Amino acid sequence: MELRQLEYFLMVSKTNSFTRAAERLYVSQPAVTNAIRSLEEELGIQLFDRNQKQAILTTEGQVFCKHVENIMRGVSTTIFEINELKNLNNGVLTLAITPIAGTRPIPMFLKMFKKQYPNIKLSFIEGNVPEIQTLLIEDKADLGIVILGDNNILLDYTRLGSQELVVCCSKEHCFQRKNSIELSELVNEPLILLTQNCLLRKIIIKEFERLNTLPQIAFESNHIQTIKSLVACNAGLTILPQDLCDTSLITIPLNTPVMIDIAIAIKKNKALSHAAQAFLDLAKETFV
Amino acid sequence: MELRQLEYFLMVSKTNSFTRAAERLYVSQPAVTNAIRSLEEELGIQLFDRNQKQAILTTEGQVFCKHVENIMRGVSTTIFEINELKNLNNGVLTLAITPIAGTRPIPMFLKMFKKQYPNIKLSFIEGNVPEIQTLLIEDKADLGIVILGDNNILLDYTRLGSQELVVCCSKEHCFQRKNSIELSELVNEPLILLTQNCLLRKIIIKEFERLNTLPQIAFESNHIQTIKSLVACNAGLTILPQDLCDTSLITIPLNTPVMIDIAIAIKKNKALSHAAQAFLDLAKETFV
DNA sequence: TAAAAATACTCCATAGGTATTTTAT
DNA sequence: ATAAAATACCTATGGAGTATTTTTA
Repeated sequence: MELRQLEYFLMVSKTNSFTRAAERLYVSQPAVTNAIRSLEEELGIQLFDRNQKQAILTTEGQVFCKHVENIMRGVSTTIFEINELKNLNNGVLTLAITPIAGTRPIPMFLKMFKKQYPNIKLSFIEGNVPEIQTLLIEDKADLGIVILGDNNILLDYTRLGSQELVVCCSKEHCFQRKNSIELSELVNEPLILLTQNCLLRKIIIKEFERLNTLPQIAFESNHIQTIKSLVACNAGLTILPQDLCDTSLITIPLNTPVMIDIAIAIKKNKALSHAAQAFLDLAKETFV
Repeated sequence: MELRQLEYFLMVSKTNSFTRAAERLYVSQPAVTNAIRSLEEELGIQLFDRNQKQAILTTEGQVFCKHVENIMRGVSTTIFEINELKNLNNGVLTLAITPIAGTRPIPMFLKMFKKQYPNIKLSFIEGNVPEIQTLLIEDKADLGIVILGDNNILLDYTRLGSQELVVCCSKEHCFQRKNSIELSELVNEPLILLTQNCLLRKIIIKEFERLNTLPQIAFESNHIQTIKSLVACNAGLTILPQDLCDTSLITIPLNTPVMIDIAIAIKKNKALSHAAQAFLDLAKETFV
């Protein structure tokens, strides 16, 4: 059984004529005859009564016809859906995003993408960078938005831009008047950082290690908001990307700035869906 | 797009391997590769990520897969249904039957057929012989059970058997003691017959014409039961097939018997469904 | 006689095979 | 080095065409 035969069959049943079906299908009449005959042989039933004047469905042909209409409807909707995907008129794009990377340009970019491709649904998964990398490798997400620095060999990274890390303290803290600060000045200050395996924490620790010191970690949390609240009530200091700080905190730039790089991560050799490709293209265009 | 390609596609998506799919499909690996490649080209999307170790569906391949599963399910049920028809495990057989032909052997035969083919649904249309012939010609019924005598050139007839026509009168009628009767004795009696275009009426009229007479028709009706009731209350006589008479009436055989032939009528050149063929075969076997 | 379907045949596109190469682990 | 997929090339099946015959209304 072939789709071609089913197509011919439906046309014959619609026109009640092999000759007219052939005309409408732009093939020769014997081609239609052959297709129907081989179909009848394969099924072991006669599909049409050939009465010289017209070919009409047998009782069993009518039963078959109902099924074939269903199959061909399925084929049509399949092709339609695939074209919709290609034309970016639908589809789901799963983004794994780390809150640390959610600095202002990113939400703005997502808004821009949504405006340009309103029919692509964006689905978000939040997590820290290692979690996101695992999601990408396991094909649980199409694209990840991460901080560079702990790159996985199975992933490709497209750098979008940088963010400066700044020291945050409460409005009551003695540092509040400072216009800038040295990292070394923080060594004896209680710090509030992200938990162990978060990349931002690793980056910060590494900066301290470069000075052959280690910071004092007073608290740790997975949640940016928790950290900011703790800082606000003067439980310690933290270091965050510039854009994540709000007016509830005092932000002090470092004398020797430390930058983090935001990037899109994709599994290597993964065929991107049209939606994912469109996302990547627009990101490159926007952030170059 | 071809069913073969879809079949290969599903097998690759199931095994996550072109090679293993080829093995399971009993074709060579390049055959699978070609089928998938041409499918991808035609659709304009990549269906699988080939990672050397395994071929896994892309996001768009997953969307396609859902549709293909639906299509192939449709194909399977189609083939299943057709085989059920062939194995006489389902199907509807539409019988056009004239009540006049419904003499005892016919219901008994229908019961036998139902016992042998319990999964074939019998659908009945009642009508007089000309109506049935029209139904058959217009493909509104598969088979007709009719009286022979007014044969239509577009139909084929298979004679099943005969029934003797007998005179019926009420228990109060003066003929009630007769053991037999001549048709000519009925000439001055009021007759109750079927309406104009019913074949049984024509046959009876023809018998009278053979004696160069015409009967007196007191009443006419389409319904056997009405006629019998009228006869029972002594409104006149009628002539019916032996088996249609019941104990409420006196039946008197004719001296020179008149027979009607019961037959199955089928449209000429019509391809019979397996169910119809089975019906015809059993009928021939039973009534020979 | 005319119109429709079936048949006979020819041609070529392509599915599928074998052998081999490429590729990524 | 290995295993999987891609490629190259060959063969043959069968789909489609043209021309013709058969069929029945």
